[in-house]
Amino acid sequence: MTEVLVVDDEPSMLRALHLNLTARGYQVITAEDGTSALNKFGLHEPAVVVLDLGLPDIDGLDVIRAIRTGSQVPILVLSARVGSNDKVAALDLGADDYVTKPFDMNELLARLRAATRRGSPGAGRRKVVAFADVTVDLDSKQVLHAGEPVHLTRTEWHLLELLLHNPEKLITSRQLLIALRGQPDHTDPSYLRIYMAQLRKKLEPDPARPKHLLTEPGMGYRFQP
Amino acid sequence: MTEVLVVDDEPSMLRALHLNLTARGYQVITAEDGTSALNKFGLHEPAVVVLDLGLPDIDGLDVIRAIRTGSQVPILVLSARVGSNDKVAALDLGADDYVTKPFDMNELLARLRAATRRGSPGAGRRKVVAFADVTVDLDSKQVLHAGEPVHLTRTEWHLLELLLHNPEKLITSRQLLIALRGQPDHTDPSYLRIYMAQLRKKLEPDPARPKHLLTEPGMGYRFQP
DNA sequence: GGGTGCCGTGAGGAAGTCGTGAAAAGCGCG
DNA sequence: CGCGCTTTTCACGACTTCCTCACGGCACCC
Repeated sequence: MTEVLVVDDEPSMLRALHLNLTARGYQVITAEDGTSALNKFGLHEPAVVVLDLGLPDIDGLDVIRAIRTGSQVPILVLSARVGSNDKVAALDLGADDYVTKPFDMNELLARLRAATRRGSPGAGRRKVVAFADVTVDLDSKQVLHAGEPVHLTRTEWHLLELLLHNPEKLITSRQLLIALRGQPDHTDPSYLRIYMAQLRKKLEPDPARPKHLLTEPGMGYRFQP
Repeated sequence: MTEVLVVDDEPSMLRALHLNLTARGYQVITAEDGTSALNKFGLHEPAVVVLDLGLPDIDGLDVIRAIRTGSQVPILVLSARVGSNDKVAALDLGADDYVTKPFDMNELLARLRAATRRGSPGAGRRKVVAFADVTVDLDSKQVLHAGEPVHLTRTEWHLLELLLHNPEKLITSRQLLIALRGQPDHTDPSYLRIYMAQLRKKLEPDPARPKHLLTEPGMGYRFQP
């Protein structure tokens, strides 16, 4: 759980950021002026700071200076000032990034990820899906069944990946065929069944009665975690 | 003296950046396409990369991927694309910053300083990887096998480095080829196999039955410590 | 009950991939 | 210019994977 300190004097902006950040799993601490920002920074030691420059009490640049005297925490500056002088000043004082308002929320979140990623290099992203006694590491492409590594062929992996990326969603045979072979039509309808059987044989405890790699008759397939 | 690799296909932009960067005391290496960019990156190991996304040969995002599989060097992306999708993609692939053209040169320089500032503190640590009776010093580029120093050619070393930087992770042949040669060259699929064979011959106790430099048929290769 | 789809499974040949030896093409250097 | 080292290409068995076909089972409908 990553703690992020958000400093902005506009309540609406604060709310919007709070909403989006908590939705992404961040733990959000808010402050509306420089004084409380520095206080809360000292108390919580957040992993990253999002800082608006236009604060009522202290100049935002001074806030950066104050934080940087005692910490290397990533600072992402948010500002309505578009002039390059402000940007240069903020960045040279130790800010890690500078985003001008109005901004795209997705971009801000991406920049936030980039900033935090640098702070904790060991905690790289790792997408792991687990169900029953199977563990699938989508990043390193490794599959463990009952603790033993399982070898999947390219097509088997491709198919499993598609299913795992859309848990509980039904994927039509047509979609799967397009993804696997690029040909939507005129293919042997048993093609998919062979690979589903392979996957079930390798991953399901009882391949005859699958509980996670499900068939939707007449429609397609579905992965149930 | 900080080395910076500047990649852009427009000669005028390249000139402008070269001028401003050398004036600030940087040592500038330039490249006009993805292939030579990756080549020069491997040769010079710059302290920071300025990368335009719109390259003639390879997609800029693939260049980021290739660099990131083997290095944590700061990457500052330069692009004419203003959509947030491109920004998010580039940043999540490992880029450190994203600047849209046209840009203010002073701001770019400030962002460059911010990016290099972060990169420097971690540069001192010594990374050594050991497995079986092999010891690899990633800093001094020395390899010891059963206590005896082993000589690796540039390509062999590059390949080993890529694998060792991503332990247990599967790296696709495509990724490796882009990193080694700059192109996902499909003309000669045996290229990689020769170098894997060389590495195994030099490092594996039993080259015929590799236990650390593993092949994932149809997918790529994996380093198992 | 028989017909009709659709699904699961086994088998086997075609096609592709891997590892290896060997040889041509570059490349740096004296 | 020749020499050694490296990179790159080619060729060939051994092996794996892909894909098609054929057959049996189950559910549903007429």
